[in-house]
Amino acid sequence: MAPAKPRVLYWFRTDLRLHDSPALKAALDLKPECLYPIWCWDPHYVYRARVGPNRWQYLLDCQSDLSASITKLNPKSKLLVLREAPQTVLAKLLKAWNISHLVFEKDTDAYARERDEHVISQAKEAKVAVIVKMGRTLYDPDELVKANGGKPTMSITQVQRAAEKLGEVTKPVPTPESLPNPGDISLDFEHTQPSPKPDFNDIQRDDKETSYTHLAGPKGDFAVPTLSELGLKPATTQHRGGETLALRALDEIISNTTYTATFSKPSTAPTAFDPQSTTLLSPHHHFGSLSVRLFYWRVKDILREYKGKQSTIPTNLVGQLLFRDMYFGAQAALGYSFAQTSSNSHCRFVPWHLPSKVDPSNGLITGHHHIDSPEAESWFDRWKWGKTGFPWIDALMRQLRQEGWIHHLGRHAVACFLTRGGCYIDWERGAEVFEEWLIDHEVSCNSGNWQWLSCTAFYSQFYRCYSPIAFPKKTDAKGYFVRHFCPELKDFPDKFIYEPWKAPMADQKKAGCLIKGDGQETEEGGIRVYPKPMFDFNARRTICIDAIKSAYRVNLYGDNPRVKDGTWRELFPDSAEGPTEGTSAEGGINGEEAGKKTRLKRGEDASGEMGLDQDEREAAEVGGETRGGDQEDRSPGKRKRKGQGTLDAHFGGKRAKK
DNA sequence: GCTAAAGTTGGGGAG
DNA sequence: TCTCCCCAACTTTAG
Repeated sequence: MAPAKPRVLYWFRTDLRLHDSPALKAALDLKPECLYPIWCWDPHYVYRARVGPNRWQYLLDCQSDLSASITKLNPKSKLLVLREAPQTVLAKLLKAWNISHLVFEKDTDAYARERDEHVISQAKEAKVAVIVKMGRTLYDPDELVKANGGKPTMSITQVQRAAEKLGEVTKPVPTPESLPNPGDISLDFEHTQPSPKPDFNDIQRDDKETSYTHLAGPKGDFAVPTLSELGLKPATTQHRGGETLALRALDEIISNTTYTATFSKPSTAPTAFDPQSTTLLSPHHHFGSLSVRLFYWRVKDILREYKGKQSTIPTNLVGQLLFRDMYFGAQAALGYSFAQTSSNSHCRFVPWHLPSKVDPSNGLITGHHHIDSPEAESWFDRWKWGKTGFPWIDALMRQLRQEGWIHHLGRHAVACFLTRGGCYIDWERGAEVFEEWLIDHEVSCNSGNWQWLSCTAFYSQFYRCYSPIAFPKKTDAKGYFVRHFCPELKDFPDKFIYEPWKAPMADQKKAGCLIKGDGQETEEGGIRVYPKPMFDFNARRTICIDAIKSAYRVNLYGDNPRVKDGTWRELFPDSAEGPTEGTSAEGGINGEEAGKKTRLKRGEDASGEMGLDQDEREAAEVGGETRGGDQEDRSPGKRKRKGQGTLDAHFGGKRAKK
């Protein structure tokens, strides 16, 4: 029988704050006799998501700060961290602590939905009421999708139109002034140990992972775990988490009314680092230590009063939040498939190098990839570790690894470089590195931005390509940013700072750094060494743009069966991964892929389609279900071939159906 | 169904 | 130094 007065289990997840928390307000509105503020130490994040020490530290900061704030409101209370999977521990807690209401903030991430559905059904079975409130985004992503005709939000105008239907963003709710006591916190049930395999974070660990040894921590006091319990090295970032710091940072930003009212993302400098040119509030939003609605309304208050010329959506601060909602809306509609190409109905298929391995049992990418080209694999490695030989790219990647944060346009630069504007490597490889290293990593925003930059969704102007030389020069002609993060180059002349390989040997020696090798050596004969560029950027840029053009022409999306069964190869002139002209002209292929290719080649012969020329085959296989009107435009006479000037604009214009 | 314009954030040269 | 315009060229949306 349910107790007369509510006994609430408040489950913190994406909302590590006390201010503007609709879920917490809903819990307190129940006027409960007790409230247990808990956090479940979810093995999904410990083992299955990629998380480096910097983001772990940020999470621990948020938890410690939240716990202290809870104790400030009620000395008998604090954040109770339970080291067990929510799927196993919550049902036991509901019973052990005689809970009547389970309350938490809504999370529309694919994994979270699955987890929460499981937990909700357990709670229902136990006759525990469940209250779920939205508080993570400006709009409930599900509502946004509904207002967008049930479709994923794929552009900012769609978001704005949908938002118009939903009305104004909810005003922040007040911070509670007191909190009820927790009840008895004894744990008289079995502790279920999570399965540590597979462990994607083993590469992060120096020591054994021990955070699950005791349900309430080694001292039995529900304490926030430590990095050493996780077996992790200390964090290297100076960026720290927690609601207290978040609110202070927000105050500082808002107090600069001109900055707030005229902020325009494209004109902020990606080379600024001390201080950075943008707000750096994203990690706070990620952990929920800062409410996006509070930020939104404080910005709106400034805009209402500001008399000078203001920046506008989408480049202003409000626009930045709308983009965040856009990505959440896209993910809410597409689920797991949003974070990958395979089975993603809105992501273009491009035959990148280093494609993901897909688990045939569930269609999800496995976190492992095919090495179709050893050269691309080495490019990827050099990109990740900041040794490409392009100082701008290397400095950014080193800042990312060291500090867990880089400017948004810096992310553009390295993402474009890895995918469509340099290496032609699968955006999923880059997204995995960002997932590992970013302190503000958000599945939806990360996946969405990588699709944007690789021109596979959201954005299609692939001929606009970031140059690793011209782009940083615009805001940092002297190369302060590069000199800071690539200190071996610190004494290079300004003229060569973004292309040091062009410096004469005399200049290299004078600067105390030689440009040679592929990044393996850091010094030679006592002189520092910085790598030679790993390719001719302009040549790669041309190859990539040409290849993307070709992929647009083929016009497959991730959910096309051809993407899954490998027959997409028949639609490309070269039948190969990467921007290749012939079957094995570039990079080389490993045995597995070579075998696949041979099989496909045989299949092609057997199908009799070899009698068709490329145009006819494309028309038959890709455009087969598009409107008949396209036939005319697609005629071989009118259609221009790759490398022969402009494309037939209509050909790729219609969506290839499954 | 068509055309024109817009689309968060390119590069390069002219004035 | 800053702004404007062109370059070459994609999809989507507005009218």
